[in-house]
Amino acid sequence: MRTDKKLIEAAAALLDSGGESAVTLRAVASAVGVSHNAPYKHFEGRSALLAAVAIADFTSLTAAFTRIRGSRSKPMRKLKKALATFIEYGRTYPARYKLMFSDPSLAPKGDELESAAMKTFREFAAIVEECQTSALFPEMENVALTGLLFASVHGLIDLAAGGRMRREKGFSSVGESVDLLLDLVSRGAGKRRRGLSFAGANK
Amino acid sequence: MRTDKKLIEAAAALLDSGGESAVTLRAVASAVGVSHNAPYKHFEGRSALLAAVAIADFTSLTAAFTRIRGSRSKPMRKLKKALATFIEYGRTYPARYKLMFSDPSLAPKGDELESAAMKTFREFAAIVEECQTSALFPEMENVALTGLLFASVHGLIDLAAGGRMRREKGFSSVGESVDLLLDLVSRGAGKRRRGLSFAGANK
DNA sequence: ACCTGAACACCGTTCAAGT
DNA sequence: ACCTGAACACCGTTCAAGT
Repeated sequence: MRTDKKLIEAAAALLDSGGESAVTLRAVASAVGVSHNAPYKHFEGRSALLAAVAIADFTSLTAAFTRIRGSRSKPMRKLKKALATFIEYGRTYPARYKLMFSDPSLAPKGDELESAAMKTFREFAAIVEECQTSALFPEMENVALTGLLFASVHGLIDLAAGGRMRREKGFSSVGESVDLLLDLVSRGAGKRRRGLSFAGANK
Repeated sequence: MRTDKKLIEAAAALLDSGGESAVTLRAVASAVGVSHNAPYKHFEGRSALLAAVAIADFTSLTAAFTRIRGSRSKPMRKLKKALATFIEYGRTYPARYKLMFSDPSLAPKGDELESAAMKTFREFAAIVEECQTSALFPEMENVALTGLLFASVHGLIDLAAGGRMRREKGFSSVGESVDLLLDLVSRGAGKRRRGLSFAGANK
């Protein structure tokens, strides 16, 4: 396996096991079995390596969304499946999730990261559009509704990842809050549509 | 002025000017004019100092919400004022905002931070409750609706702070997205209520 | 009580040198 | 092309010592 791939995987593993602060170039290099500055031969620096991890994860998230969109399920079920995938990813890999969606130092990292993130967003937008076309969701600019949904779910995942979710704050779980959100959004549509709780979308 | 207060203010200033990574204990100490480890006489360590900054900001945010709630405005106007304050804070002090709501290393920082955050949340919840009582918002568990609103707005602010807001992603601005959200939530209420766009709530 | 200075074990990054 | 080892300028944190 190529060294650069190995570095990316080692960085991802360190993110999962110890959070972002555990990802030192020296630890990554040592995990791969090269000298402490060999990573500089493959990446511009620590931040570029982290960006590469984020790009790889955006790519696989996009693939998951594409698979869901191509399935035979109904639009709302596709959306719930996509959101369940998204939430599960944030819950399982909080450090990588934060890297992708919430790390300010990674934002100005240029074209490749930006375009990988955009592909993920567009795939999600296409699923939302199917819900709108089926009149399950309000008729409004698709990109505005998608952006709001995406940001809301991100907020729920991010607060959960940061340990800000407490029962006293009204979050019994991210999934239930998303259910509530989808219900509220659906009420704005002409045709009402109930059933299929979010909690069951993944079973 | 007491040294501990000075340290907190210096840390906040460094957060504003250079982000979290700029807040080194040595830089903070130097800004205050003490030796590089004098901070340890006032705080357990870097993380405790950052927590103190967050606590101070939660306290002033709570005060702002309390002021708004006590004003003579109508419920929906109060909510929009509170949200405008919240958004403006996130936009002006992104690093401090992220510290409060999105830093995983600060979450397990114990009672004082937690209770300061809870007071802020409860004040916000009380404003949401006024909207529900006035039938502007759906009848449902206040804490669930508040949690969802709070998380959604947080997601919008956080994505904006992280540079993930692009016109192509459907966010023309945080304020407009919040307007859309409030509109969607209001549609779930028995009584419909239009007018008072968010953009104008602050003027 | 509060502070200082030296010291330790880390970092990211650079650079000259090796194969 | 790819890697290594030494070096530099930082960190957070600890500790003994000063007032």
